[in-house]
Amino acid sequence: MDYNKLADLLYPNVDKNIDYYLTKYPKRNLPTGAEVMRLGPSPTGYLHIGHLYSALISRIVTNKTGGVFYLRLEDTDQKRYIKGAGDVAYNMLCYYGVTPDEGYTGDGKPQIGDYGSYVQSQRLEIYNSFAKELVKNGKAFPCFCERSESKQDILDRREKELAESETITEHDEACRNLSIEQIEENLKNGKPWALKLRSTGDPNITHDFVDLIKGKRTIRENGKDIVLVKSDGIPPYALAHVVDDTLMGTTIVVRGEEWYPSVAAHLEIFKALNLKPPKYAHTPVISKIDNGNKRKLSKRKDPEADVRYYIEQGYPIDSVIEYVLNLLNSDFENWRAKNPHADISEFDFSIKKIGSNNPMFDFDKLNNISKTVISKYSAEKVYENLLNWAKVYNKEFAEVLENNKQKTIAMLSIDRGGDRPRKDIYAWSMVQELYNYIFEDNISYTIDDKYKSQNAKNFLAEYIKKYDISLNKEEWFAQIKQIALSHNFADNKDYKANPAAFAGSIADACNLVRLGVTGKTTTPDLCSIMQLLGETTVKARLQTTLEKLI
RNA sequence: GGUCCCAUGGUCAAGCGGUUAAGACAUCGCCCUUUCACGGCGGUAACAGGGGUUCGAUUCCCCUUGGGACUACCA
Repeated sequence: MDYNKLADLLYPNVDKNIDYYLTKYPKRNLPTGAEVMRLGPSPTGYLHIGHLYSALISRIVTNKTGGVFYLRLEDTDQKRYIKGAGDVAYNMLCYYGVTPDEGYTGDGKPQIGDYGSYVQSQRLEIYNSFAKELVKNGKAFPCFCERSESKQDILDRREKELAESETITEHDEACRNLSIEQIEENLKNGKPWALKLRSTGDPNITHDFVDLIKGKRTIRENGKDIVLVKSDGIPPYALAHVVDDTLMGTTIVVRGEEWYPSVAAHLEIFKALNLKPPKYAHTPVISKIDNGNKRKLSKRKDPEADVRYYIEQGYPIDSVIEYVLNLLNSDFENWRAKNPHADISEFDFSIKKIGSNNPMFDFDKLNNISKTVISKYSAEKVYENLLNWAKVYNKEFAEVLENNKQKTIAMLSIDRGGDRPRKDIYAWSMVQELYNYIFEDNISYTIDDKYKSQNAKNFLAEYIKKYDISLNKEEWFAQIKQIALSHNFADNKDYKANPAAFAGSIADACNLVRLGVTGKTTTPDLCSIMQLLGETTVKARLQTTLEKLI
């Protein structure tokens, strides 16, 4: 077979050879040890938390080594393409502070960098050149088989075949050995074709392979004639990956573990083109428990897979980044404990320390981290972040916040600052309900039966009469205590020793007041809240409570 | 079905042949605070099972079991 003739037959209009591109995009001039890394999302929806996860790895490593982190849009599947998804990807990366140095920048803005285009659908000419090279070398052949199944078709067929025969038939490659005359004939008849790899690999032969996360592995050679260019003329991931990462000078490819099984195929393409493959780091996949089973976080089913979810909920950027970092390198939290105020960039991150288990997304942990992050903010900073969030996601509340700026900051100042700040907020969306007693006039709550005693009534009635907003914290305590004691409430220790003998403890008395004033059983310092609310409001609310006690 | 990956408490996880098997989150209790928290102290809770190798296995090997991924002209 005359492969040159075949190449010209298949690609009559491709005149540039791959050397043209190899010299057009020369090696980057970077310091020794600098890594070039990339994120290549396909614009088929929102940016997945897994993308943030691998982008963060790339951003940290390239920062550390003085390298380059770029964003490439892998839009080779027109069927799944969603307009604007690429813009979301770029904007989200920037929002989370994982800003690319180079590549696609979204929203019609010009791309940055000398290795573009960074949008795969704009690189078809380049792919064709590499495809033609492969044909010339006898490494690829056109396939005229009609087979375009949907995902569901494939699953159905597999299930059916498995049920019948316990094996799945591998499709034979009838087109592999077509004569040039047959090919010419097919072409003349306008039959659609895809370009396939003429695999020379033998799955019985294994090679050593080093993955930056998994370590040294043995992998089998690829034996499949995988598709290099689809019948629509666009290459699927495999060829695009090989071509782009070569031309763009990627040194480390960070990608999800789901790619690991196709490493052999990718390596075979590199070899067929006589190109040097990059280093690979296959990351674990973030999972969750669903009906008792562990599974990958799903774009469709799980709202928390979308990085915008955290923004909508009002998690600060730092919280999410710290949580992901914690997932990445488990010693991050030890470092954070020792360096509570240090910048994240000072953490000694290591790709090797990434675990190989698929971690489960843990909201408890995220919330805890977030509470700590927010507890370090000043009241003004909390207010500012809260307001910015509310302006987008809760306009009504934003108005309330703006009209009550001083009051809100005063509220947020309670128990804030100092060495042991309160940790009660993990996301901005919870604030309105958490502190509703300062934002709303009418608060609803139910009173526990233990407060419904004559003693409690008498206590509250007297307290309403005597409450004085000018009392400082000590005096305030002293007053509650004194009144409570006179109505058969007891010192906490005495009460504990003999609960049956008393109407309740001092703590109970305080909590009754707390409930009446705030409608909550847990709040920041009550004395401060009451001062903030003002004597009229406090007394009115307690009066309502008193009436409810009957 | 085939190929591959993974396996320490409820969750995230240290550990790399000899440990009372760290730590964090969650949970429970106590202390502090004459309130709520914060904080401090402590408790419950783990090496999936079976074979090897070894003086000795959580650690190395094999099998089983369990979970996951891939097996598309999707990425």
